[in-house]
Amino acid sequence: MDWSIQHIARLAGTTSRTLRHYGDVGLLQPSRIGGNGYRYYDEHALARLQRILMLRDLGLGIPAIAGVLDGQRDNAEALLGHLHWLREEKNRLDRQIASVETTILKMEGGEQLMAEEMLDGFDNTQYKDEVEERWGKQAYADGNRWWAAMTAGEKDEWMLRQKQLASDWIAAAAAGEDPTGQVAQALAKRHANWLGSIPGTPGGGTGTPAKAYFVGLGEMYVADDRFAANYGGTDGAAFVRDAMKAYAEKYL
Amino acid sequence: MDWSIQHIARLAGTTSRTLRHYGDVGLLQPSRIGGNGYRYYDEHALARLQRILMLRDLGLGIPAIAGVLDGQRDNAEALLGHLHWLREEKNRLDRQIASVETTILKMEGGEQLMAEEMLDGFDNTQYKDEVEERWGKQAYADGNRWWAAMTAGEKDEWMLRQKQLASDWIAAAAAGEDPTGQVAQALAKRHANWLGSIPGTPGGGTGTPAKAYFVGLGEMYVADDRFAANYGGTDGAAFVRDAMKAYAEKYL
DNA sequence: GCTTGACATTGACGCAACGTAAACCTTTAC
DNA sequence: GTAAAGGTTTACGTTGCGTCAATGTCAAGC
Repeated sequence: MDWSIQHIARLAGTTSRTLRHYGDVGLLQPSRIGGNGYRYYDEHALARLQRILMLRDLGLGIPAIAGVLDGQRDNAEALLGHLHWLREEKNRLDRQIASVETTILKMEGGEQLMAEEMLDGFDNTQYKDEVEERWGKQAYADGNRWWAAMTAGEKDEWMLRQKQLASDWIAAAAAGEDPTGQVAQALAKRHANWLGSIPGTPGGGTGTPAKAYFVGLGEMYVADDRFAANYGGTDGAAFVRDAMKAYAEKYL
Repeated sequence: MDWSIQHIARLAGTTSRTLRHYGDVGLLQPSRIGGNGYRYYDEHALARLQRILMLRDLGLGIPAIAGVLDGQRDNAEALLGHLHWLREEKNRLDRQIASVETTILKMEGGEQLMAEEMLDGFDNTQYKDEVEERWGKQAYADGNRWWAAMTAGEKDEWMLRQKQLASDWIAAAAAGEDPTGQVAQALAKRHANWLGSIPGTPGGGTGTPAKAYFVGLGEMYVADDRFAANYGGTDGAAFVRDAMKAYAEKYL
């Protein structure tokens, strides 16, 4: 009573290629080989295969699986050893995750990389046409001028502040706030105050930004993926835009 | 101003083979190649190399590193994507770890292997002298007698129950509980009730274990590494011992 | 000028566990 | 009879280098 390679593979949820591989490395031999070279597996082979796949799912390598199945090694010991290295791997990943997270934070915080990107969005003529089309020539010129006038340090600072505000915006959006509600309007006010305090920007230095500039900026947050990402994606950015627009209509 | 491949490798903390590999795959080209074919790297190449190694330490693959360094991809986006898969990998490991742990528990609970280990501790004369020296002749005799009287199935059950209780003990210890506090004392009570319910043990069958046996068992959890491991190491076992001792003093 | 030792070069194999053709034969179904 | 489905073996691709192997080059000492 035996079955073809394809049949056994489907039964066990694997592929015929894998079975042939296991045969090649001596992990699981067919119970019978036909005169035509076809491999056939019986129920014992199937049982062994199922144990193999179970151990494989636990993350054991082929030599380890062979060791366990052939009883050369103490089963519990092998698994405990494996568990040990699984834990080490996990620790390694934890450290890497922490490193990547802090790296991203540093970048966001202003250490050149992100600033370079921002520069792409403002300074580089690469997007000039696109920006002009979206927000008009004057807006582009204004946006570009004040950004270009800033020193690298100021740009970093600008990005940092942008990030700080962004986290509050994201929190408000996530909390299901109304863009025209108190919380969102308070944030819009802070945002406006900040922009208004930046010399060189339209309205900058007077304490309140130019209305068109403020509204246009909100639109840009949504339209430009690189900005939208800062505000938790398109939805978050749309929330910010709506709040900014409402604020501008009332107070600017 | 440039340096040999070996020199740069040492400066950056890698190997010349790696540098040649990076050259082959187009990740880092030497700044100059001598008439003899020797590779030379200048300060710019070194800077790039250092960024490469940093990204490598974050776990990025060569194509991803190239993408980031050549600015083809958004830096933050690339890192966020990488972060995503790091987290997935970690989740996968977590699941595997859990699977391996329960597999080991099952084996311990019913499939003889761990029982054999336990048997080492109790049944085998290998540790007889040591045990006698630690807990006295009578204690060893008692411990050995009831253990030896159990059937294999009972032994397995005992180990499983032991494991079940252990996880609660570990959790309590990890939570910073007081050994004499409510939580720990409740656990000690469960532990005592369980031991007291096992016929053949000192006090077993009466519902409450013998005081000396109970206290001695707690000591053993600490003294014997094989038991201590079950309770999260020496510290965890000491927590259990203290709780058991306090409970015995009050109620046994 | 020669030897020696350290350092360079370019291949090319090895690893883990199969996926994925390529080229070709068998069995099954219509 | 022929085509579809399934089988075979052979062998390359994957990831990031480690590790020979065979050989050329350079600075230093005799």
